Amino acid sequence: MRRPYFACMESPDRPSEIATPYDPGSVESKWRARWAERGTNVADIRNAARPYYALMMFPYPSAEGLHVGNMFAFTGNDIFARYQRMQGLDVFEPLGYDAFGIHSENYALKVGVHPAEMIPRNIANFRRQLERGGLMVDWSRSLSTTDPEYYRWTQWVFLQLYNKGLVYKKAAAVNWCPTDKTVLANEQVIAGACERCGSIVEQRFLEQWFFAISRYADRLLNNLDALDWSETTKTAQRNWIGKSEGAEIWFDGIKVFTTRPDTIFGATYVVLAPEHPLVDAHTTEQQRAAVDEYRDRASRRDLVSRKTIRDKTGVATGSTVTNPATGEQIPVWVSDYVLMEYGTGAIMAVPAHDERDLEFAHGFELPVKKVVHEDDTLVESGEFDGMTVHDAKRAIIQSLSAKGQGTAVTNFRLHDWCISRQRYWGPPIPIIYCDDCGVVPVPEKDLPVLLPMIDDFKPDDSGISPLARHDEWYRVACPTCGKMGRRETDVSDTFLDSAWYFLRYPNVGDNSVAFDPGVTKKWLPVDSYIGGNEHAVLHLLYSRFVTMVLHDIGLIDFEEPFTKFRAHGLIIREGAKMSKSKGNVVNPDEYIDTWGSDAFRTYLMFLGPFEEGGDFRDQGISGVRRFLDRLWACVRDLAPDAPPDAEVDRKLHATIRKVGDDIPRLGYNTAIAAMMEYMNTLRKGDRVPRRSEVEPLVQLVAPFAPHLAEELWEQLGNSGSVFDSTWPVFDPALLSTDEVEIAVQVNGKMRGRLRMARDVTQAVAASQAMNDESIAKFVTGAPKKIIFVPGRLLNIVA
RNA sequence: GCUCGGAUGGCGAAAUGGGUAGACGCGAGGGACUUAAAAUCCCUUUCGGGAUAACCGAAUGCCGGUUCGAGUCCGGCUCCGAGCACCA
Repeated sequence: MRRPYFACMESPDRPSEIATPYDPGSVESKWRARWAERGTNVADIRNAARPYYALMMFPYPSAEGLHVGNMFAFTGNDIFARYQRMQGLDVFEPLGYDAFGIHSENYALKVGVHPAEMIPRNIANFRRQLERGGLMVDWSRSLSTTDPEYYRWTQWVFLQLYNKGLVYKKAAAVNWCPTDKTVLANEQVIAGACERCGSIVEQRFLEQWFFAISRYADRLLNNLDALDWSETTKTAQRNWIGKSEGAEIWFDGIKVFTTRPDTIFGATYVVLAPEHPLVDAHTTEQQRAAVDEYRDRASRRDLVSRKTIRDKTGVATGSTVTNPATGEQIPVWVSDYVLMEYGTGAIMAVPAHDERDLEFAHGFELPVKKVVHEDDTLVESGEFDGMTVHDAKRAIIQSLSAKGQGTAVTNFRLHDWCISRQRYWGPPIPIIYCDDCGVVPVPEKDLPVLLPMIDDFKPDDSGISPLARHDEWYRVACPTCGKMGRRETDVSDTFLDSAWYFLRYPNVGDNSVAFDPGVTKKWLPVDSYIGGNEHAVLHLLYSRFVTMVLHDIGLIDFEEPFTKFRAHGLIIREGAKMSKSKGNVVNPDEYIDTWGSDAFRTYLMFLGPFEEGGDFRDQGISGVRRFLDRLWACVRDLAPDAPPDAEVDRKLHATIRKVGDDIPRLGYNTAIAAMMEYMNTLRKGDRVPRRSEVEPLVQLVAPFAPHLAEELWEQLGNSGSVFDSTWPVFDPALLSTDEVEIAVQVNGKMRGRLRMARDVTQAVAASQAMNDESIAKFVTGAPKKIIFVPGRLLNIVA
């Protein structure tokens, strides 16, 4: 890496003095201290006149420290927030920590430090790094999800949903590692094996708590249309919710779901999922052994390999059912290519018109019957022959439902949200089991249910959550009858922590409520939310769901939490993805030490479009630093003020417009380019800029390089913070010139450029072009047609 | 396999209600300053032909189309990235 230079040239105006070079280290620590001391970044939650909530997704405080990707995202949000402040808004920019979860727990187990000890240390390091980043964060309202004063309200949110009847318990399949004796998340299963010990993962059924998010599927889908969100994010949510319209049809006692009722005449067999409750009833004695063996094998397969290894296996039950359309008897099979968790866990197989069914039919020599023509009309379908697929769907459903054999049904891919974790490092689920009263929610006055400080938080052979091993915590009096009961020993998913945190930020410090109605009305919904597209689905969907429920309960008056959401891109380095194993991770501390926080921030934003990300190339940062050096030198070496230079003034106003257009649409890279261009104009040749030319530039730069801007703003003789100054305004009158350059084409090819009056007519422009030999020589005959775009272009078609 | 992005100089990238392709920055080359070097400042820099000039030609992943005019719109491909994965 190159070292920064330290310019020690003499000022042309003051040859006897040694000019002061820009030293980011001292400027930045000075202003960070000032901001802290003056409370510059603290929002007036109660009295703000024009509240603006600029939120960014909070980080997981890892032991490795802040990732440059975090810095990139936070800086992008910070620039937008600072810009809004300079528009006169009262901006609230909070930041906290998402510190519960399996990540911390596994890491703590690995290094042998208790998470309760490790997390505060990581947070302190994060805070130090974040502060160096010069973010306009209101640190007086930070939070950590691990703080009892926070998770007390996470538990409270659980209870609100519980009371609303949206929480239920059921047995669900989970990945089970027989060696570690623990449940694994899907992402912890790699090619069917446990990522830590390598043993083959199995499937187990365990009692789990669920949130009934699928009841909100339609609303979650429909509301998307009205949201000002990145289109890619909305699409991801739509796909995830996965609405599909079809029918449920009875094949004797078996109910199947299909989106293609029109193909029912081609249904040559029925398939049940191995877990389907009717498998036993439909299995003949001859087939029982084979079916049991198959089901047993399927149950031992882990969820991931079952979903990735796609060889079609299966076994016949030996029985048949009636196809309600044809009246024929068709065989019933069992196969794990049918999933119990989608639809009814049973399908009618139409091998002629479904690839998966076809593959299975080929493997087991089952009949294939074609019922739809290439032109999308039905054949071999009795009275429905000749109908289009579209019409037949409705007609067949109607006919079946008249006979009580089917009904139109809408299915969603979205499944209910499993929030149970058989782990230690999370908020305990506030439920008590009593032999007499059954399941009893912990009364709100008894919250929080504190996570006890225990040393043996490692899962053991029992397969039960570690908390169950601690009798003094586990045994508790029933809140209803007072008899000794037992606590729920599962903790909740971290996605619950983050599904409501935006409601808490403005209320941090108020321990009497989760969120105060007045404060919430003033600040929410969030005006602008910025985060990664990796959370496009789960986090954003869960947050929307929780918000909708709280709205339905009457606790808040809006049902969508984020008015505007923009997904930022990803940073790569020298064309490659950054990873610890490749050793190419950018450490923000290192770059800030060498180049300064302002240069680092500005460079991150200069890499490429914020919403697309960029390629971090070590050499590139010098260009941005040079720009800041020049800005410093401009203020230091100001020429005596004089009337504005017309050319420079015009450029200044064009720059104010460009930067003001670009920042709100997150076009930071082009905003920086425009300021650099202006700088080149300012210093063209040996030009020494004047105060009136430089001062507005200091304001434009402020969101990007806040410390430097504050320092220069002060050096220019201003008292308050540059962020309390008013964003410069451009004069549109200055932006249009009397003369413009008009592109001249012959037959669509560029042949020259002519300077002409802005309002020149087509006739004048054409004759002037024809008088120019270098253009006229390409015009071979009499012009057939002339295209004229006033003020821009002339095209002579010969 | 499906969904969503993307492909422009040596490199990161600009420019999309169709209208001067390559702004800005990096790198490279040259010059000024200096005893010298570094730093700084200035100039050049898409490619090819041509004498380093004038000038001419080509060019936004590939093939075709619409248009006076296409990086931008339409159709068909190729490649790269991300996410989801038997969703009936």
